Amino acid sequence: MSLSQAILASLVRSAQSGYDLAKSFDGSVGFFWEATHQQIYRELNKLEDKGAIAAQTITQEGRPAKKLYSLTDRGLQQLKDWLHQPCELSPTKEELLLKVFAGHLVEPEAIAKEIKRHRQLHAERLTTYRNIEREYFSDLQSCPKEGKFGYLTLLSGIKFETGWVEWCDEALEILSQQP
Amino acid sequence: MSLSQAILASLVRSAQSGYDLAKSFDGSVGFFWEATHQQIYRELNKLEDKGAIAAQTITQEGRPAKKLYSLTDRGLQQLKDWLHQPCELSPTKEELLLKVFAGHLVEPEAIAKEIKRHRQLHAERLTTYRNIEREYFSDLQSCPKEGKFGYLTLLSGIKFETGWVEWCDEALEILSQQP
DNA sequence: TCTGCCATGTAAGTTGTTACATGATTAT
DNA sequence: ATAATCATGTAACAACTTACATGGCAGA
Repeated sequence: MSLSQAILASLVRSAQSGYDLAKSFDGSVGFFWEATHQQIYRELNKLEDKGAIAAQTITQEGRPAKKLYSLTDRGLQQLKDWLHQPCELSPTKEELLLKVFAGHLVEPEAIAKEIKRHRQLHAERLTTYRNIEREYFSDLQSCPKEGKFGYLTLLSGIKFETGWVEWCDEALEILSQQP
Repeated sequence: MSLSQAILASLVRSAQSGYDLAKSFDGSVGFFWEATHQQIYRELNKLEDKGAIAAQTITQEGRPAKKLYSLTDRGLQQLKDWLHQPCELSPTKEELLLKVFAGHLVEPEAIAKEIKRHRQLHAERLTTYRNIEREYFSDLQSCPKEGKFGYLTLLSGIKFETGWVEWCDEALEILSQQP
């Protein structure tokens, strides 16, 4: 359900093709709402059927034609309505924690190895976020109102990746005590 | 896919019925892998077909009969194999962040209200986790190896709920600056 | 009497995943 | 040559959600 809202929210900023959206779901919106290109194409068709978005076919030289989607008034209204509705806490699904939970069944090194790998991955994401912060939000005051909201989502990303790295270190520390 | 592992991991600790599992997915495992009773019943059937678990029907007085499921050797081996495989970062889906991202489209109060609600919900979870910590993990040294792994998952819960509460406060602070 | 718990499931619909398919361009 | 990128999709399957269905017992 929220995939449609994620797409609408992306299209508010600029008109985009399915391909563009799939790309931008690798950054920005994608940091807190992931989706594959197949999901996006299917959802775009549905949104177009409902009249929330409209397509403009753009023929290009040396490249396949693309459909540039933009928000209709109806789509914008739908997005605003959704913003006024309360939402639940998002369901948690953390495979790593599931492994840790059952970790006593195997040698401690197996779990430690996996935690180290994840520490690395989270540290990389944190670096990505810090770079975005430096590039786009070094001067928060100068940002328009739109920027402030984007910054808040970035802040949460930084907080959670920092938390993950800390947790991995603590977990490795505790696991290393007495074998 | 991991739902099956979550069920197997639960059954390691004790034999349980579908109903029991649905309950225990409200606590412990459920804190990082949520599932409804419908998902669980279906998955139990699949796992039984594959021979990973075995059922024992228990007739009760004044209550419907229940099927007590327990791990087979095969199921235990399957779980151990899975523990040795690396896993990806879990995909993020945070509806609240999606709302914040598009928050510039509506009055700031609408978003602030929702952030406050979520602050409350996260604070409640944090209290739950702290209570579990006090009840079961006040003396970590006395815990068996199994307990240490459970404690690590609890630690992560505490860290992330603390992070959420902090983020909500920061976000509300930033949103309240200059309207 | 009504709510909630115990205990199990079915059915329909929506999402999400994985694999397949096409075809030109650009970089190595 | 080969791989990767641009750009679009279809199809089959797996997972998840929501609603419906049953029926007895315990407590307010």
